[in-house]
Amino acid sequence: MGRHSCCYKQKLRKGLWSPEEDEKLLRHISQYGHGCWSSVPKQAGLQRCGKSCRLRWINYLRPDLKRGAFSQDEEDLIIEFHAALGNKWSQIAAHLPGRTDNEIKNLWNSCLKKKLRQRGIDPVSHRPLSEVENSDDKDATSGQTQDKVSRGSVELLSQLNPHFSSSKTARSSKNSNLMAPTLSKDTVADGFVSNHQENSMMNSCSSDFVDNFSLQQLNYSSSDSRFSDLCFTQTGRAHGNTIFSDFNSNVISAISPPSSNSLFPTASMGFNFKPSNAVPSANSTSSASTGTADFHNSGSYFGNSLVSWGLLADCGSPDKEGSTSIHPLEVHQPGDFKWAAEYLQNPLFMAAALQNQAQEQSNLYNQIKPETQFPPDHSTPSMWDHLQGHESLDNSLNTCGKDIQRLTALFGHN
DNA sequence: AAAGGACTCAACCGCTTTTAG
DNA sequence: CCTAAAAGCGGTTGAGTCCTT
Repeated sequence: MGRHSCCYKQKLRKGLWSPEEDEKLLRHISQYGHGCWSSVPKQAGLQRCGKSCRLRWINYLRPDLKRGAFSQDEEDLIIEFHAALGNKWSQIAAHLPGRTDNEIKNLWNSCLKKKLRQRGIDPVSHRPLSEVENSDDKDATSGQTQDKVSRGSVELLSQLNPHFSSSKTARSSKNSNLMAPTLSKDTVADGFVSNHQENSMMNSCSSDFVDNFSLQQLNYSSSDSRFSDLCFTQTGRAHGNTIFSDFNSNVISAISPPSSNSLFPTASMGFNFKPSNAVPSANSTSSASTGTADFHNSGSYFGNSLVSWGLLADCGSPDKEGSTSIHPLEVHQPGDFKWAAEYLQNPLFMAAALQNQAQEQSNLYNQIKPETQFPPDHSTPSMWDHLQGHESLDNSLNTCGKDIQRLTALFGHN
């Protein structure tokens, strides 16, 4: 491991973090937020570069991190998301609350790749190894090793939407050749979102379904960051054009029992990534300080129309009397929205909102589900099940509670 | 018990993208 | 619009641990 150039200049520490350093960083960020990372080490009294501090915070100190081994459920999700997104670790991590991109990347490289290979699946293309080997032979003769999945998907998306171009899939030339499933979520979103409106094939799915379903999913999604930016559209087998079924059926059959339900095999997924769901207002911070949770309407785009969806818990600082404090850390600095916004992702803050609306939504969900043509068998966990159950949320809450305890032990009560 | 290979995970590097001035 | 700084990301590495022989 080398040293950052800035570390050379300033003779900064590198390598593993000591508990003292952790405490300094944690204390500093909990008090002031990180603000500009490059100034954090100086302000916190650390002999580290800002980049190192940021990484330490993101990968280790963040209180909303889930620790411990990945569940089978999480592993399946990672595989599914990897099939759709490729090595977009941060994007995959965004859908696994409490997990970091680094953690997921390590798991993939050390474990999941191997598991897939053992099951005869190529971890790069998510196709049967025999098929990949054959295609490699053919490609070798033509001097090309282009990924069939992404190519096929891109072609299909191009058919559906003339605006869709494979050139949009590669974030950088460096990655484009290395990362086989180059179908980025953005491209998928582009293709699906516009097609939802433009393509008559897509219109075969009832507008009622789209409106109701998306609304329900989005309401759920706000409580589960994995789905916070997903919209679902129903294309799939009814049209014989399931974007992901080609490779995911292989993956899922290998990883999960035959009855397993995947999001992909029957329903294509339109990603709709709206960067930030909500930025807390100064007002919201003050209202949260009374110990209540405010809910602000935010919105998510479905197609080109803004779909209003509520349930964004707006949680700020704990109250000064310490009565109903649910926020482990205080937002001291007005305008440090970034800091506060990060904490809005914390499942803990979503819990109250979720509980309030869970019953209502599950009723609505039950009304909608039969129309969706999703497999009726939910005996095995899948992404779909996450929309119904909140086990992972509960886990996150447990983890969160432990983190709070940890922080409380560190700093005592305010 | 010791050696060494395999594995895991935290952290760094270098690059791209985003943001601010 | 341009540029520099900051942030973010994916790939890689090295140290520690575990497992096998």
